[in-house]
Amino acid sequence: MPELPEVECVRRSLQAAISGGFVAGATLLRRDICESRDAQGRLVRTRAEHLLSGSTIDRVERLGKQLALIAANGRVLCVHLGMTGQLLVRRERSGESDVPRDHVHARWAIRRNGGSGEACVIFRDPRRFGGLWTFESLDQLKRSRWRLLGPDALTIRAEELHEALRDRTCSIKAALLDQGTLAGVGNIYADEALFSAGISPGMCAGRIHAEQVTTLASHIRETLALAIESGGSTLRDYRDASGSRGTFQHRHAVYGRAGEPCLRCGGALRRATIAQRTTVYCPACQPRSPNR
DNA sequence: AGGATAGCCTGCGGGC
DNA sequence: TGCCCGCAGGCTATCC
Repeated sequence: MPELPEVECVRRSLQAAISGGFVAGATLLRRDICESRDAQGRLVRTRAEHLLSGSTIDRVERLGKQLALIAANGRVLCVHLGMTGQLLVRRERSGESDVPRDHVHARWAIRRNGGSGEACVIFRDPRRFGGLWTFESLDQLKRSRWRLLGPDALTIRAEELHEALRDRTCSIKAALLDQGTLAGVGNIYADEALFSAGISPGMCAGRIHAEQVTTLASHIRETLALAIESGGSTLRDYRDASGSRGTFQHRHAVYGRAGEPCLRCGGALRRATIAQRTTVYCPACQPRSPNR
């Protein structure tokens, strides 16, 4: 469920907590959630230094729903949270009872300020749709894994979206969920942005008029930015690195509101399955053929 | 080649 | 109360 806004909130809270920190140790508790490659791209057994042990954390970057922890020595750890993944930071020897102990797959000890404050970062993911990928450099990540992603949805420009949708024969909802088209949008924000833009989720992606694509691009950016401001959407599992919940779920116009009145016209919101995903929309405000 | 589909995995809520 | 089933969904592999 973490989509772009939630991942961005994790990025910010994680960066604030660990940038400049020295990774004193790293432990992988489940080997099958992590993939490591050498400089030639060959699969190798993950060692502690792949997980940045012995490195200093420089910064945390994001593309779409994926994070990259970047070390000062150039090494990179890519983290995907999948459906239920969490990166949680807690201070050592503080009451840590609020941090679940089950489904923890990796753990890091971080020292900041010359050893005065030690923090613990954990990666937990009950459903294990997420994972870790290690790289020798940011360039290697960008040339391999991130090459498969489209432009980041938070800053998507109208021309980029138009280019990505041109000639596509699938529905606009399917296209928005395709990370190779646009990186960062999942089921929640696809429905929210399409409602906001007044576009039917079942519309053929390649047949949307240019000015509607422009409208959609701006509504995608706006919806995601608003969600980030609200700390993301917490339906059940999502927390940022400091353990905080988001509040954007209270502002969903359509997601999870099937059968309830449309906030714009008052008609009943409809539920359908589009692109194998539960989709909620307003048939009146999101007409199949645009009113004009 | 692009689009549709199955499967991965766990937790929870509804129904009986 | 307890069990079972369906559903949630990002992404990859596989098929069409």
